[in-house]
Amino acid sequence: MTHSEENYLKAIFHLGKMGSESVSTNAIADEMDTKPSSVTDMVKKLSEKGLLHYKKYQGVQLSGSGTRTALAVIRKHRIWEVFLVEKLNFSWDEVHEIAEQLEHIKSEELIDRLDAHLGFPKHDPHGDPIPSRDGKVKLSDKRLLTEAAINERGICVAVKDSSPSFLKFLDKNKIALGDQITILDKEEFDGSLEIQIKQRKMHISNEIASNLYVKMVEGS
Amino acid sequence: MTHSEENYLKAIFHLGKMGSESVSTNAIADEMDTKPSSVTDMVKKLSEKGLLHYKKYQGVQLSGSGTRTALAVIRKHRIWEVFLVEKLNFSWDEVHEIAEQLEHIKSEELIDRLDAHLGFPKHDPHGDPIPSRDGKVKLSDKRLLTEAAINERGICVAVKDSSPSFLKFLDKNKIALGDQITILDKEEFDGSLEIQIKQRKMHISNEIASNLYVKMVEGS
DNA sequence: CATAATATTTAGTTTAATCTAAATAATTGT
DNA sequence: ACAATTATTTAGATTAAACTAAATATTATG
Repeated sequence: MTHSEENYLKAIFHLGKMGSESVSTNAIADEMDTKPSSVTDMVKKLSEKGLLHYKKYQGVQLSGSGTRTALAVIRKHRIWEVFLVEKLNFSWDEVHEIAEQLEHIKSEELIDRLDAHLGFPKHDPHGDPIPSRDGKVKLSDKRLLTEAAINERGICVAVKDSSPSFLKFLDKNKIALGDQITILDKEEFDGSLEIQIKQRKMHISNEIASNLYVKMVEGS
Repeated sequence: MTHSEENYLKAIFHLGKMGSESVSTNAIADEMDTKPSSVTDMVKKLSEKGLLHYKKYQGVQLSGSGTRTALAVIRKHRIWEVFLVEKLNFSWDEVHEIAEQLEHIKSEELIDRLDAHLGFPKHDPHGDPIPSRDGKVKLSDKRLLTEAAINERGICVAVKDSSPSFLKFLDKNKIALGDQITILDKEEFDGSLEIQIKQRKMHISNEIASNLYVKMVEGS
């Protein structure tokens, strides 16, 4: 399994999770910053290896083994991210790039020991769940902040966009995972929100709210 | 800089250190388990990049920047080995392979933080010195055990051969870095040695002794 | 529903890294 | 010193992963 093949599987997995339909070549090309013709080539190869199902002009779907492989790569990526933040004190906006490289290191033993060393973390620094060794991902009942109603309360548990610019924005505005947020008001016009977060009130745009996941608190 | 290029520089550096003459294409091919013709190709490319000096039929020598690059890779390799042993409890015979992959991860910041996390180790688990960030390697006055005279005492500081089979042999025979060894007798016939190591006496072959580095103790 | 727009594939090229086989240079031994 | 051996390079082929441009299929629109 080459780095490139692993990256394709990962991209297809991510695209596939939202709407379990088949994933188009163009979507993959977009996601991976490559050309559709390159995708066609690779997809044929992965199909021959039994990692995905492909019929001309009809997109692709990961097979069982393709899904397992993708999850194994994602597991490595997220565990390495935890390591970088917890042990080497990187900030959460710096780790993605490095983890993109580390996720391709080939050694089951290594990732298992690293996992143990970190105390078997359940989530990466951006709140994304870490798949188990046998490829299970616990799906949580988190919702986007934009879907919460006025007066509802929730704990911020993950970010949807984990680009450095968004993460730095959150740092600058002292919004972190684990913080409790209450929706005070919603603006019809632009979908922006008035929220209460840890003792202070603030106003956030719809754009921000639509990239923050919260887990609702009972009885709010 | 590709993985392959880095591996070539590393191999050439290692070959060059013993006798600072130019390194032959065949020697590189041997070291890297590849064909001489492949080496010729790569050597031309590295030469065009200014990483080494190459004249047809006359072997190669690393340039300044080639040497710096090789040392940077070796530094990464050795720091990762320390991490694997110290933090993840791998044994010293398991780490080379994994470090061969980790040494190619591109991030100055990563290796500096890892170095700090490990307390700025000076040697890897096999006793090899870790080059400094600016490419300096402290050369020590260690000698092979075969070069020590009867009644001399030394501390075992490094291994020459760090193949798993040799390292496992040492483990099995309870010989570790840091142990004090005294030469009790030398056998003329086969060069084998009678040694005293930490409370016990043992007999070791010339083959073993010629792969163990010791640092002599004053007044022995 | 026919055509325009879009998506996808095919064909042919490129680059990096390797290989084999053949050619050529260097070295060794008598 | 010359022939034989060995080392090295050259030439041409291969594989993986890209790309561009052209061809073809699908989808959307008037």
